[in-house]
Amino acid sequence: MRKKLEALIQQAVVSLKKEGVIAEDINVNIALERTRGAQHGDFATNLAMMLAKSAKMNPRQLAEKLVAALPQDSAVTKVEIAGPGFINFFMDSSAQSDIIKLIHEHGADFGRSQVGAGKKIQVEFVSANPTGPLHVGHGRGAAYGSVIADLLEAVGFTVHREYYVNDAGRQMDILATSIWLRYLEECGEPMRFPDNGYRGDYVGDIARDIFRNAKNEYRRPFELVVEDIPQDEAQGGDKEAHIDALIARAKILLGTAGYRDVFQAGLNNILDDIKNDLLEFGVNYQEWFSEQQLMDDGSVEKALKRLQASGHLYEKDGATWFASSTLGDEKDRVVIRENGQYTYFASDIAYHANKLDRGFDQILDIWGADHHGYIPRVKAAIQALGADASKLKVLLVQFATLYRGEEKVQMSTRSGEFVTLRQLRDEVGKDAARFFYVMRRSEQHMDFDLQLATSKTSENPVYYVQYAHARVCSVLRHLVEKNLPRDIVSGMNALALLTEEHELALLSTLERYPEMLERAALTHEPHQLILYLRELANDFHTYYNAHQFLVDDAKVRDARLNLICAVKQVLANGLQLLNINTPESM
RNA sequence: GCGCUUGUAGCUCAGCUGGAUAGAGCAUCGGCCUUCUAAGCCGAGGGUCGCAGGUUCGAGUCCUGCCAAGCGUACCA
Repeated sequence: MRKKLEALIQQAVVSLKKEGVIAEDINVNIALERTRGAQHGDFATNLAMMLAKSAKMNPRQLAEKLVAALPQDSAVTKVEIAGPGFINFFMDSSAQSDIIKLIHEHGADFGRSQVGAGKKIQVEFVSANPTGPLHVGHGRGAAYGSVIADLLEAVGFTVHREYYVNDAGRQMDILATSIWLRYLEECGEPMRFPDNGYRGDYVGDIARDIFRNAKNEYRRPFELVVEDIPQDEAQGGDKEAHIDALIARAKILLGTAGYRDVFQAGLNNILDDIKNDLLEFGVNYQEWFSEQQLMDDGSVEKALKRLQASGHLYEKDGATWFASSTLGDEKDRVVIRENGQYTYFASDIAYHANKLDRGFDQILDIWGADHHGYIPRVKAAIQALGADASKLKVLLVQFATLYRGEEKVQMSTRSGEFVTLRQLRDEVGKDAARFFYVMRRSEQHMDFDLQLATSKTSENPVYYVQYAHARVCSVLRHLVEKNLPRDIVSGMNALALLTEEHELALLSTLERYPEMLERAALTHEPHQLILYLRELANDFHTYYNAHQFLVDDAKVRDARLNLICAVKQVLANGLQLLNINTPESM
């Protein structure tokens, strides 16, 4: 209906251009918006005000000319000029009720479109280091990313969901060493745990696992472990130097194979846990991409060679630098350290080179907002690799500040004091957790009150939407119980009987679904979908309270049933995109 | 210091490419269950849209300055 109206206005503009009222060369961008209140009709455009200046007319005069030039159409019942020069359109309600037929026809596909035209888009999200279980901060990125991906797919993009596994690097070594030390403890070795080690219970769990399978195979005397090792922080030394020395010692004492065993046990265990966690949270991936793989197959080296060849690398102070400052970054960045090791950024360059090589039309990275300073250098890398910086879009998800009632919850992965995603799911359930996370704009700082979210009973807004769906199902059950017949076709022929205010409001909300979906997807704003569903549910609940559906008049009854079934369908379609259940009863 | 993000009702947040009287939930107060589930509905109160300028027919929205909060500013990941 919107598109139809836009076309009509376009025709009016063209004819005014021919008459010379509007200059030929003016680019007319028709802004047609839905009105907020019924007194302004169904649609309104500010076109006359936009063009008034260039046409050298006052807006109301121009509006009159536009209206006069507008072709007749049966769907438009009235056109009004209002306020400073708005043109308001009143649409025929029988034309509006056609949306019910459309929804019935398309079913689960209603709202889906092809604006993405099959373009390949990669969405990388969560990508938390496999050094421990996911916590509630990762949950927001997981929910947000998976809904973005599903939305993009719904509007016609070919979506590749990916998790970048940081299975190389120092943090993983710290984890492996932490596990080994806990293992020594399990063996009965007297042991001092480093200040900078991973302290979570899961570290001990993995250590016990290893001990159960391998017994004392990896046991070494603790005196040898700490022999000539620099002092830890609590002992008056430097914790970083201490842990690095422990890592080096672990590699020596265990040998390459032994160290790899412990390392792999930790990685596999935690990665399996993360995969399982996300699966249960309704998050699916097409690919788990290993950083170590990039190291092993020479991709990092190759990527740096490409930068070298295009003249973006230089040596200074014994390190190799990427001249990112020539491409918009604040300063240049080290890619190979003085000690010959690649920086994290080096493998990230390789990773993005790999993404580019795979031929995605668009690359979407979803990061925690604390990484925002990283964007310019990655964009610089993209350009240095010969691609357009706009190929990459980075979406930031603000970290949620956790509260338990009034009290702020402090979190630190290292100390092991954090609320895990799994704990949250156990407490509030998948549906409420997903709904809560996606409800807010992602770049908005969010106060996440666990007490509120875990209160199963009341104000979880997800129930409100689900309840609307369940209520429709309940009405349909009653229909059967009362042995009332239902004739869908007859109902479709009687849609003109839907003239109540609440019914018209529902029709207009239903009609908005496809354009809302498109916008939510293209602007990467899943909260728009949530807002919409709450509105639709509200319209329905209001209608439910005001009118009986199972009335004696069969035609009215069938028409109303078709309407509420359309509501049920759209609620289901929306909830499905959010990967939230659609209960038939509550 | 510089950069990014944010500042809207008591609280948590919406506000579509600048548009008509700034909205919702929660909380508070007052109504509605012999009718298809009251996890619902109806109503009331509550706002200098951080502050000050500017742009224009028109600014919560755009520009500038200031204030405040969070994050970032590594040869860590």
